[in-house]
Amino acid sequence: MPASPDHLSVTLNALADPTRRAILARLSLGETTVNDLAEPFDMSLPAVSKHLKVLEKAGLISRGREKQWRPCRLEPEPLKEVDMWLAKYRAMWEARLDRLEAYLTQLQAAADPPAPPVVTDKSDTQKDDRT
Amino acid sequence: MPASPDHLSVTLNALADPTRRAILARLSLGETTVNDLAEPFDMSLPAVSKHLKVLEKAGLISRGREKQWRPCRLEPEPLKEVDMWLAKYRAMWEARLDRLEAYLTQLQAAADPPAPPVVTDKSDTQKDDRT
DNA sequence: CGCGTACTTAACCGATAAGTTATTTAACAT
DNA sequence: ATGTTAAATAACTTATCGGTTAAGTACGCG
Repeated sequence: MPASPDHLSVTLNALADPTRRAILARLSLGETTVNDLAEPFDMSLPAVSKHLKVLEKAGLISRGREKQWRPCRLEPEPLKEVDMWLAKYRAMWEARLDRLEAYLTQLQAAADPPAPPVVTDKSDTQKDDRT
Repeated sequence: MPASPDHLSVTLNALADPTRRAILARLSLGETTVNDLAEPFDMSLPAVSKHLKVLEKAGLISRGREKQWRPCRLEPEPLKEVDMWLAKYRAMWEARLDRLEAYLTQLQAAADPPAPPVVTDKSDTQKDDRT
């Protein structure tokens, strides 16, 4: 027993493949069949079937039963989990962008000779965060 | 040549491992050394070094040089990419939650004929507004 | 210099992943 | 019954992953 990995890892792993993300993108337009999903890809049907199984195990899709077709449907729940994980870091890339913006503003000010010396407030652009 | 995979796949793959996510979480508290990063894990130093290389190739960390140490720093840019990809689906899970809420409300109303529906809103904890 | 510390690289190994072709199951149509 | 279409499963190949131990590199110091 390989000690079942956490759900988030399973989800991220499922998403870490362009084919599978393309499948999800296609499914975001609506339910469809396996053959229909497979059509745009340059690979065999069983290969697509395997990708679908990976997505299904991650809970990213579900499969119904209608006549001889097994329509796939997008299940966005796990994406929400990913988003919640990401949220913990969102402030960071935003902060970094803010710093970049401040830096650019400062450059702009420096390149503008007659203006008053806009105090280059370094305490606001350099936040060395060591606890 | 395995035809270099897209950056988003590389990033998601790097994130699809609990050890690597733990390393990022640690780095979100501040820069630190490899030995320090490795300390909490029950694996050899080279194993951690490999994980760091995966994270570095995804652009999720950068490494400096200070004396004999190679401090690692979190680089949140790629996380922003993930967020941007996720954004395309955000409306979906929110819509689905809305439907669930409506369904629950309806159940509540049906089960409770005379009283006003005392909505037990468990799903009101998300206030997510990025573009 | 030589030695220790910090870390990386090399070589290897078992497990898993991603693809293939061939076979099988399931549901319908004739 | 037989055949057809839709899809899954089996069996196999090859490559990558995640870990190991052992050796190598880079730096600081006495």
